Order: sequence, then structure tokens, then C-alpha cells
Amino acid sequence: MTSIIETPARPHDHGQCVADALAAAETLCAERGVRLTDIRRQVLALIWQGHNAVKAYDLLEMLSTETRAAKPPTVYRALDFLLEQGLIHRIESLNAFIGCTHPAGDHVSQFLICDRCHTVSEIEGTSVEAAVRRAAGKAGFAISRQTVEIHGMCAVCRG
Amino acid sequence: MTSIIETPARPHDHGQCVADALAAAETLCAERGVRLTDIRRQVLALIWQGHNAVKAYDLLEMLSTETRAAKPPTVYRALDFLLEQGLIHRIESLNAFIGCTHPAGDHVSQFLICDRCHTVSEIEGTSVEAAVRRAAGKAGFAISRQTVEIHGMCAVCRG
DNA sequence: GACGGTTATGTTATAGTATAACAGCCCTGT
DNA sequence: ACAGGGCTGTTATACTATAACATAACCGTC
Repeated sequence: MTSIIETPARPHDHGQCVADALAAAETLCAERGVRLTDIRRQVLALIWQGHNAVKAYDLLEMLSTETRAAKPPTVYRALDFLLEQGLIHRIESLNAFIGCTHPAGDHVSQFLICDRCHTVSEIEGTSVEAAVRRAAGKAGFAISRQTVEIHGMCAVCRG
Repeated sequence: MTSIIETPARPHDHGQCVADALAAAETLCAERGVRLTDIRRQVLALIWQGHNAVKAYDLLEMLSTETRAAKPPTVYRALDFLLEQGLIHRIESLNAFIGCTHPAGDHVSQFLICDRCHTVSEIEGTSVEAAVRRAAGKAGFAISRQTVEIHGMCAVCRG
């Protein structure tokens, strides 16, 4: 069963994406002895609604019911936890968040962001990271965090 | 005459940096038939106070006098203009702005950001850009804007 | 199962970042 | 002087994020 909110690009069984992401999160949190609570799981699931980045206040709305409005700290705390555990990434140029596709692995953070369909995909391969490391090394700079966000138009939208 | 606010790293005649940047801005704006007004020039000069990124609301304070507070649109409009003309860059991961060191040339936007002394320097050379272009090309992705922001510690701060 | 420490969540308030909308001013060319 | 466009002033508000403190849920120990 595919999700309704699935992005236009590259049709696929998105329900499987969500299921895989949640299962991986459960496993990792169990291994690390940290708690994937209800709220955290809910936020993670909401972020995985599609392959686009989701904003904090949109999550806030989605978490709110008719009888009860969620408040900012609730969602920001969940986001902080998910970021710490490497289960999501923050997209700086969008002030938004997206699920990590390989939470168990290394944490480079390099994205292709389509400004038309808003699909965000992680850059495959290590060549960009390697080039960055070389450039930083040449300057004697010790890297702690990389942010690579490439905006443009994805293959599908280019038609 | 060097500036007082000059960053600790790599001592140099910062007054010359500012003078060069302002002169280049004058020239470019004249060539393009756009107006480098007082406010815009002031904001550009303030951003060039040092080699660190400057926040919009700090500019706002610096522009305010005892008798008169500058208001957000004033500074954001100036920033928009300077960004459009390629005279400054926005650092997404800091919500801050920094002077462009080669406003006449191509506009890649790749930075090494020291989290200790806050010096921001543009990455030299084209290898990172090239790697990004290759990765994007492989995915059929058409780039419109690159954001590469590498956080860590600069050579000087590493001692 | 009560206790006490730790972690997570609720709640209120506020800080920080950015833009919309409209009014008025100033430069420029005629 | 005048008209038009570009720039700035002003008010209001939207959007993003965190501080600080109160309460509740979990968990290991007794």
C-alpha cells in the first residue's frame, strides 16, 4: 500500500520506505539503549510521509488534534532526539527535516533538492565527501560537520 | 590601518580588505547600472568588519542610532540587493551573511566555518564544485545553486 | 509495591529570523 | 516642473526556535 503523499518522482512502494525506516529506528534505539517514545516515533513517521523535507510547524499541526494543540518544544525535542540518533537530517537551506536513508551508517549529509517537486535525495557515493576532505585538509581545517545542499531540478521534473 | 574587529586568524591589513571590497562593489554596480545606495554600502561595510558571518539583527543594531532604530525590512532589503548582486553570501547553517571575496567571478558558495573563532573562508579551487557537478550529473539533476558549508576548526585554532 | 533518581513531556513565555503591505520620498530623464 | 520608477519608512505579522519551570512516566533497588 503506497502513501498518498508520496512525491511524484520515481513511483515506488512508499509504505515499505516508512516501514523500513521505522524498523531500523526501533533496532538502532534498542541497540543504543535509548527510548523511541510515542512522540518520537510519530514525528519520525510524519517526516517519512514522503521524500520531501518537512517543517517543524507543519509537524506541529499534524500532531495536533481538535481538542489539543501540540506545542513547539514537543516537536523540537523529538527532532533533537532524532537528529542526535542520526535518524533524520536537517536541511539548513529549507529550515526543514528529512528522514535519513542509512541511519546505521556514516553521517555525511549531502542532498540534491528539487525546487520544483521538492524531492530531496541523498547524494550517492563518496566522491563529494572526499573532495571536501581534500580541500579542508589542504587548508589545515578539521571537519566536524558537512552540509552539502544542491538546489536545482531533478531528472523527473526535467522531463 | 587595520580594523579592531579583525578575526584572530591570519593577521593582515583588514582595512585593505574592506577598501577592496567596497571598491569592487562600486565598480560592479556602476557597470551593471544598479545603485549602491548609502544603506547598501553601509550594510556591505558592516558585513566586511571581519571575516566572520554577521546576523541580520546585529546589522540592525549597528545601523541604529540613539535617536532612531533601524527596522528589519531596511536591512533585509539591503541584504537582498547585495545577495542578488553577488556581493555577499548567505551562510544557511548560521542564518548569517558574509562578504564575497570574488564578486566579479563565478558564484560557487563553499565555505570552511571555524566553530571556535568563527572565521569563514571560501574553499579554494574547483575540485569540490566539480565533484558536486559529477554527482548531480549522474543523477540527471540540473544544479541551480550549491550550498557547501563545512564546520570544524581552522588551522590557526588547532594551534 | 513504595522509593528515589532519571528521563520525558506539558506549559507558558519569549527570543530570534523574515516578510507583507502600504505610504512617502528621492533620483532621473524629459 | 513633472512623471515614473526605484528606494526607504513604517506598521504589523508570520515563521522558526528555545528558556525555564512544573508535572508525569519509566526503571532499578530495596
